[in-house]
Amino acid sequence: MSLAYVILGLLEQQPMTGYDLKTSWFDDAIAHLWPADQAQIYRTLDKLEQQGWIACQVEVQPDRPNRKVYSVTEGGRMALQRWLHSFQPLPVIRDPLLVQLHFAANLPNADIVTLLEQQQAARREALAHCQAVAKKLLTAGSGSREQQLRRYVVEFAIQREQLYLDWLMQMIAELRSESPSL
Amino acid sequence: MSLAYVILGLLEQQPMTGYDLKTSWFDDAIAHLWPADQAQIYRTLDKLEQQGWIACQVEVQPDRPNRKVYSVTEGGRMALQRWLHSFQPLPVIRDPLLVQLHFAANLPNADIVTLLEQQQAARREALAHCQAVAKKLLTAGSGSREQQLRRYVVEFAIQREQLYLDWLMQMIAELRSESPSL
DNA sequence: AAATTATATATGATTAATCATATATAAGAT
DNA sequence: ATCTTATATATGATTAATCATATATAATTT
Repeated sequence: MSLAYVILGLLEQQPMTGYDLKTSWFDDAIAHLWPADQAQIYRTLDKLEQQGWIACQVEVQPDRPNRKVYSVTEGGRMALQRWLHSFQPLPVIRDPLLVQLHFAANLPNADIVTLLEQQQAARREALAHCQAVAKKLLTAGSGSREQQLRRYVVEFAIQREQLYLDWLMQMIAELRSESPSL
Repeated sequence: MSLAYVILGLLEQQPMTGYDLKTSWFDDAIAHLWPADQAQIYRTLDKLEQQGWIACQVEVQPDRPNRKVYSVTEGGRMALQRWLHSFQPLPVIRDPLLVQLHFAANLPNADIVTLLEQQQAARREALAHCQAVAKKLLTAGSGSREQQLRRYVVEFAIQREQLYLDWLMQMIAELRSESPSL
């Protein structure tokens, strides 16, 4: 489960609570890499603690629920290093739009174009999000190795969205140019 | 669940058994679109039958387990058409390699390059598979609308793999050109 | 005054996908 | 002679992810 390692990586930079992880990382700078739900974050923190890879220090708060600040243990650091050296299988991409197109032969072109334009809109948003993350990484300055690697990663995410958008545009043009009776 | 619609789409072309679906489609011409496990196929067939979207005709076989040949019902056909017109959310891509790179700052370049080369090998295989599917689509001839749409889809899958490979190559070159002490 | 947002953690339920294994037999390969 | 492959379906178990909801209070917005 890579989520566990994302969390280890984030906690290694700075000890944090589940709430912090969610609101300041998974909702934002990490969302393009590994989106995660609040429930899953807390459950993964539990598992990591049970494994001894993170430890928690409770900060008592009078009014609010206590903050459980987690930090990576020595065992956790080792586990993360091991994982960072291990081969990871290619993610499988299951894209419903591609399935729709594969079976779309008896839809009129106009209907297919509608589908494509809806995806286009969604993809533009996704691209914008990636670009926002990239921009933050650039303005954050410091050409550190860390930053550099992260830039490559976001840059790839941007290229991936761009490729999708290019392809959508081309298909739309193609379908529009065909006899509209189709 | 899109798998249900993939199955509807395949059965609409030709009534088939779960076994046929697996061996002649999901293992091959559909694998790049929506890989599916045998267990999941049979369970989805059960669900589709309960919903009344497919119906099964049992062909009794003396030696082997009986063949349950499924075909799409009128209700199923309508459900598929509805789905083919519905907006589908963008698939989320969770790519462990990108996570590794994001947190790889304290690995030596050589180690990162090793990771990248392993992915390169796996991606080359994935590309080869897509190309094989594309080739079959082309040699199958007949510039039918159906074929044309499927070609666009595989073509995109190929471009996606190609983009990944290009990016990997570039990163490898970049990391190799840096001071090897890193 | 009432509703929402922010802070913080937790659990129950469900879905989609994967892995393993079971049953049963015939044909083909080592 | 034994092992594997092909044909065919079925079920149990587990994982990863998502959705909903619960608790509790303060501050802010409408």
